[in-house]
Amino acid sequence: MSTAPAFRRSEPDARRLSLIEACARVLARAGIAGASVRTIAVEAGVSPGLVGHYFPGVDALIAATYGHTGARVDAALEAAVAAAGDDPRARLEAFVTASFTAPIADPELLATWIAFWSLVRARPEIAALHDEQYGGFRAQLEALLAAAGVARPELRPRAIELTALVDGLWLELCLSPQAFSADEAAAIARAALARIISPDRATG
Amino acid sequence: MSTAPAFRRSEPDARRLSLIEACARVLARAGIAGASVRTIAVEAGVSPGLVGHYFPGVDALIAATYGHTGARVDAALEAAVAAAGDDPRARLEAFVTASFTAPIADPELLATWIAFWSLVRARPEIAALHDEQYGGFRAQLEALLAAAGVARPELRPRAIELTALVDGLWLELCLSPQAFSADEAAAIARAALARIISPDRATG
DNA sequence: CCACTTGTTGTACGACTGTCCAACAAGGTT
DNA sequence: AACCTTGTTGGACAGTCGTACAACAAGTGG
Repeated sequence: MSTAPAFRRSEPDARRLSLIEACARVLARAGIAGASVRTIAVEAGVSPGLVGHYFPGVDALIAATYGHTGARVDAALEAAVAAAGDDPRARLEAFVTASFTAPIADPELLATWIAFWSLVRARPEIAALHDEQYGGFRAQLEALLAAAGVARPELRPRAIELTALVDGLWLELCLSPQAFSADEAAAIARAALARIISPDRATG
Repeated sequence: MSTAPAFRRSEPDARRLSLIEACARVLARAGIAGASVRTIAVEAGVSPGLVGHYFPGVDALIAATYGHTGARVDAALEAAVAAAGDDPRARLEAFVTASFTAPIADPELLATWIAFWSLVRARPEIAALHDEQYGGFRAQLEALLAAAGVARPELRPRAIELTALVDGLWLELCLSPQAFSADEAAAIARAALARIISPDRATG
């Protein structure tokens, strides 16, 4: 009678990814306060010591989780834009309203995101990740706005505006779901976009 | 030779306030992770045990700090509006741009605010405080928009929009100061406001 | 079947956490 | 001057934190 293996070995990359995903789940559930090495290890079904084997410290794991989560959000936005077809206006609306449907409109994702925000000031590497993430948002928005015929000097301020508006709506939608609905948030974003794209034919 | 007193007694309200202000400073400096009973006590120049004497637990102290900080922000906004005079448009602009000047445009205040956000999901009392705070923002904005002649059915969505826009701009301005300037943020908020108030005379 | 690499475990360590409470003393009253 | 209320201290307590590391074992090449 041979005993079952006490553990399975994994490909380093696969184990790394499973630790990152476990970290994301813990951040979503309990925020930064609950993201301890032991909690994350239990979530990943792994011994606490293994975290130190793949990451220099818990901060590095959290930074890696930011990168991974940011990439997932980027992918969701890109998919929404791609599904909208070729019309520049439709693509813009898709980008600007995607944050109010799954998988982005999720209080747990916001909890993860807030944890990252809370680290921006203290950890330079997280700050760099943040700058890159939001710079990417604005750059993508500038490209979509340009395709929709927005004048060159307007590109930058309008991209900043829409990024901030969507971020603010997403934040409040997830924090106070009863204050307004996801549909309301999407309608507000669309209305703001309409006012930006066609200033002389503004509509509610 | 008489020794100096080892400590001074304070009025309960004064000591309570000094603990709240120390808590706010710690949250600003180190975020929620650094807000321990001992750290706050040292910041207030007081023994650790005293915190438990004034608050049932550290959570209650943080909640009280949210209330106090929120009231300070409200006061700053109110002062900005009052200083703008009687013109409805000027009052709206003052409200909408006040977040990009001192004392609101402050990375340390944002750090405190992020700490509160991180507690909204877990602590119902913090969630209630948050709903009240942001409900107040929107109600004040609705009143200012109504005074500026915005149509009744537009009041709610435009108040939600402007609150979200200002919040998003403030967030990003404090997290990535090099991405855009406070003046730029104010100009963006003013332009959005202009598009809302006079949809047919939109300006950059 | 043995040897070797290395992913994995479990624990020990010092520092920190929140809560609690007996003892102390400051400041006012009698 | 003796007394009393109560703000305040400082440490005990059990628990958790991040890190480090020796020992173990899974899987592979021989």
